[in-house]
Amino acid sequence: MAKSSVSKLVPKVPPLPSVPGMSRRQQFSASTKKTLVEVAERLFTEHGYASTSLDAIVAGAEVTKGALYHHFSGKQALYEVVFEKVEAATAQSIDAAMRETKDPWEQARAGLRTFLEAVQQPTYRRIVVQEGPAVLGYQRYREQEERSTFTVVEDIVAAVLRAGDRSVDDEMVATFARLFFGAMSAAGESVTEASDPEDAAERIELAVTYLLTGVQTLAKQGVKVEDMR
Amino acid sequence: MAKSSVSKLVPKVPPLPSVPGMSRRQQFSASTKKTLVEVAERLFTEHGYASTSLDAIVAGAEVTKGALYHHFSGKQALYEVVFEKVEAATAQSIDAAMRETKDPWEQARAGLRTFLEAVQQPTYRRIVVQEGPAVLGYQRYREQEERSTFTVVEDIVAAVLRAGDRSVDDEMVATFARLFFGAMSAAGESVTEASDPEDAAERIELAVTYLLTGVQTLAKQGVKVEDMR
DNA sequence: GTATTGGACATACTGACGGTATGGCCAACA
DNA sequence: TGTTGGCCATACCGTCAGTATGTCCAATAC
Repeated sequence: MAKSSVSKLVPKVPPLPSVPGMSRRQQFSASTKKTLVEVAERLFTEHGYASTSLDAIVAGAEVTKGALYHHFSGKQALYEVVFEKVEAATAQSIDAAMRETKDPWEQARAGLRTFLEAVQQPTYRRIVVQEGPAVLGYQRYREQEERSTFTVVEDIVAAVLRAGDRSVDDEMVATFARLFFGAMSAAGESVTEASDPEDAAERIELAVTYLLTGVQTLAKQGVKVEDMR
Repeated sequence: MAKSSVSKLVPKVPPLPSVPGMSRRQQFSASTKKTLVEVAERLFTEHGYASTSLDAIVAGAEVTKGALYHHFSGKQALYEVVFEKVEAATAQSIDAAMRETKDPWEQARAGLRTFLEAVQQPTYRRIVVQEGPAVLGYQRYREQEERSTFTVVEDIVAAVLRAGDRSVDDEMVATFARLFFGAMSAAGESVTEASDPEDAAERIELAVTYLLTGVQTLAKQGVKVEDMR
């Protein structure tokens, strides 16, 4: 025994796109950390948090637990990094889709449509929607959400709402945003699980459009949210 | 050692409300099973699924793991029983609240209000909303949901929708129900986590009423869901 | 009344896994 | 050239879900 790691010094990717401002040593370190996150993202998505062992992750990344615990404080911390990465990517894609048009209503439609697509991605579904609250705890889940995807949704909702009723305050916007965000998350699950996903997605859009049209109609009639009291 | 359980035969509750049609032996068995479920419900709610050990549960129920594994096939199976119990109780309370009035719109308001209250209960939040999807897996989670709470919500949504537009089919009703269900779940979390829960709950009701009023207005104008295409 | 059976547990153990302690190696800097 | 500290490997520990096995006694049979 004790001769397992013979060729330890042979780098897996000899060239390594030499990032300026970083020493070779730092680049190798960053590489293993990145690999760890990528492997973890894949395994967490495929098998879930509880059924993914750290041994499997480090094996996939071709390192040992020593490396993992050097970069992360534990399993949950690693999950959190993966979570942030997935969330950030989703938020960015929504943001990009919205920038393609100027009209607020078109932006809203584009944003919601992209969100509906994103929420169907296996990675986002599993890591953020399905297991996020349980693994991170609802507190941290909310904090993370608030820094990315939710904020984007909130902006959309704010634009739509205030287009018809300028009197709604931030709290009320946040409330509507919460409702929509929850509805969209559930919708994503629903679509993915449906026997005919495309058809399901179409129905969701139809339903959302109907609700939005209702809001629009009220706005045209000058009905404010506060009038509901 | 080996003299720990001396007074094993002394029943904890000597009388035991003697259920007819059950032998004493069966009654004791049912009692331990019930206790196990109750203790599990409490601990799962307080500490979550992962942080609740079977040892803690059996200790709380004053039995051993042998008893637990005699009645349940494992930790997850026990969780599922607890899950069903909580869901059933919630569905029943909503149902009861709705039966107090005849008017469809009033029924809807009563049902939604009760659901909003239920979704704030620590037990329902933790066991069903927060950890349910992760522990049971989304498939089983949906199956359970569909047999109780979701069905009730679906009935409410169906009544409201069809009051204005009789042409909507069952699939469309289910779609709207999914959206509402997701929105209400998120709302519950939001309310519970808010610094001023009562104020938050009021805002939620305001927002929902606004959306419903929009739907109502469209209905009055004869606008169908299908017109959105 | 006695024998037999099986349901309802208790006890002891195993394997897997998250986390920790310790040490080695070499790039970077002095 | 020596030294240091970042980066990582190895070995080990505690906890916990799940299993194997045995015990006891109520219920049924005879």
